[in-house]
Amino acid sequence: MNDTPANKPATITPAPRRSRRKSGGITLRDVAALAGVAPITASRALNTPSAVSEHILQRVKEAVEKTGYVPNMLAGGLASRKSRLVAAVIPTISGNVFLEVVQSLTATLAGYGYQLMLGQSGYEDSREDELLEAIIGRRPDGVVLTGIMRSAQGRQRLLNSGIPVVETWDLTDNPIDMLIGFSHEKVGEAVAQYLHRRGRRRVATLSANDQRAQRRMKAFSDTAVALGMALPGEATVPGAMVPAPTNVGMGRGGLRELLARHPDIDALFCSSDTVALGVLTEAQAQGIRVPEQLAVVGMGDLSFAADLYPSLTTVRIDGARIGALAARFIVERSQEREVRDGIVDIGFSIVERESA
Amino acid sequence: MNDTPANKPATITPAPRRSRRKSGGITLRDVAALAGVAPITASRALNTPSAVSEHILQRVKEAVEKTGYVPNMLAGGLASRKSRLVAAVIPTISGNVFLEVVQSLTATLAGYGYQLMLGQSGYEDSREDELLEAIIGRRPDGVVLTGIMRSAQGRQRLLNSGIPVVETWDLTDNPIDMLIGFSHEKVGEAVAQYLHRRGRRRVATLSANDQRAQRRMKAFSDTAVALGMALPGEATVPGAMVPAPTNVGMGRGGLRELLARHPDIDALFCSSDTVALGVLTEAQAQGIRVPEQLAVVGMGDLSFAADLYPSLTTVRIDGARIGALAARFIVERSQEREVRDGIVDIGFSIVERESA
DNA sequence: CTGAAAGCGCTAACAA
DNA sequence: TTGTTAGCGCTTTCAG
Repeated sequence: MNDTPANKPATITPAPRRSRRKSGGITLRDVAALAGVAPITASRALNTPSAVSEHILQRVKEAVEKTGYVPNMLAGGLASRKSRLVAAVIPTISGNVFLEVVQSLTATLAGYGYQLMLGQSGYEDSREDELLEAIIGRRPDGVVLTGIMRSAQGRQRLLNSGIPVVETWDLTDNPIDMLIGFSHEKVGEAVAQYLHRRGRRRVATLSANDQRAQRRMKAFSDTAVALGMALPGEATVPGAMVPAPTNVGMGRGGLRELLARHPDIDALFCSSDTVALGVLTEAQAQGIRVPEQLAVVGMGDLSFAADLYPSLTTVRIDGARIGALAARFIVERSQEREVRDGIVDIGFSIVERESA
Repeated sequence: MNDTPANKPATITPAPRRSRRKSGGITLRDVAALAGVAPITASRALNTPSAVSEHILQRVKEAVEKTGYVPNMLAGGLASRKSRLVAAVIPTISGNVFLEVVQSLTATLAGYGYQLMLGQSGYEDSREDELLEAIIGRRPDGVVLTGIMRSAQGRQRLLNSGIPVVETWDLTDNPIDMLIGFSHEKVGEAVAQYLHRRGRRRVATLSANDQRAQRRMKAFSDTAVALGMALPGEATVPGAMVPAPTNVGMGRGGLRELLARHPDIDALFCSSDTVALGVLTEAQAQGIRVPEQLAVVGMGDLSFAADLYPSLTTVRIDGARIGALAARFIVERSQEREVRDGIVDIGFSIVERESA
């Protein structure tokens, strides 16, 4: 047995193993080195140029140009707790109803240097929880809930997350946080009154089966009954229902169904312009004159509404304003300390055109 | 002078200052502590459950439940270089043309645990570079370019970034990476041939001024001329042009303009279903019978096309398939090492309905 | 199967 | 104005 320890190193100090996770990408470090400054200085040059001398600013900019550096927002967001990401949740993009909101949200946010992450919840609550987890996991600087019905559990999770939330497309009594919407009940009332003023006395509804649409229809029906636009003694007005999201075919089928049951209706309030387009189409196919025999009112003032024949009387919601306001709320909230609550009723207007 | 050093601490060791960036949030560390394991073990329990004993898996799950822990994907993405984010760039969401793609992209990605970030480039190239920077900065696992015309500079930046790119809605000769599209030229040809078979001999076009639409129209026109559907000696077919994105009003105005110049046309190829709807509407308003006097062909097979009166003959593109394929490409690419290129011609079909 | 150590790329806090 | 230091919360690498 030989006990010479010759084979054993005298000290245990291992050779410092080299970094095993080289990225290959250009980092702020590289830019800083090239500019001959500390990384934090380069960071300042990019994020708060005013806090850096003109001379250094120039050198950093050159270095960025030369290297093609693009800041890693994951790293930046992790360190600063500002992701500059905003999540939007909509039932579905294919309904067209929320397009204007999403469009203006994206555009306005981009102007502030924020990006939009899109989540579709569907009209059922089932996938919502999964979606919420994915959203919260990204630590967005804000969440915009667009026309969505949240579970109590979902509300709670959002609250717990501490992320600013803007609820839109509705007015509720106890918003999570900020709120930009309008009263669906008032819409229903206003349309009923409008049709009453126009002399209609046998009104009906054609509605999607989503919550908000039904609230509009309920208010419409109640007001119509009160105004004497229903059959004597009836507590509601004739109506047909179709699944959300709606399409043109549902409008056509809905009108057929309604006419089969109530051939004598003289006005129809549709829960969306898409459905209304279907109604106009079916009326044309059947030779029913609009508005002489049947007045039609839509909802949403989608881009085609003004150009139909006859042009469509409808309820206009300023989706672009909703989007822009929501974006501003979130950006301001994430930049200021102030916890100013925002609750905005953006209202609606009845756009009077030929169909009613 | 008293030089007793009593007021001075004997050693310079400062009290270890407490962390000045407490988050307040629950982290993996908290979960691990509660479960009595190391953070990395908790991480494994969540990401690769099969690499962890049943016993520990259970405890970690309980801890997650108890704490309401939601993983921070910014941190995870930074460490693992996998953001599980995919960026989509579309000209505008309000055109309706790309809705189906975005819809299926979002849904398919969600199924894999990925989210979609939406960027609108507009139809001009100006804002594109800004947008690219924002996108690359998020280090997405993939970028889907939908119907967009990229600048050479943009192409280069994307290439340099090393991010997988799927170009869609077109077939080009030298794709950046993956490609899912169809031939706009073949669409134009096919529609011309279709109208020729149907006996039309005085065709015209009504097109948006975007690149792809114009390529369809060019091929349509060339084929029509070759088939003898133009005035003798003319190298093109009558046409009107409107700005993208199109709307129904443009279809109405376009038809008026065309008829003023060429009252005798008997068929019209529109660059979008939206325009075609405007054409049908204007025809109805003017008492022009479709298809007897004027055949109308749209493009896109939007959801309303089948339900118009007359129903709209159009060119169908399977947008849902484009979205699903793009999502799969990116997810596979980001999970496997394989650099299998994907180029798919998804083709198109002419949906024969009443309007032509 | 489990853990310790070492970052990912950036910025907040403090110090000069 | 500039720099030093110490993380943000997670996962990779390497070692049991």
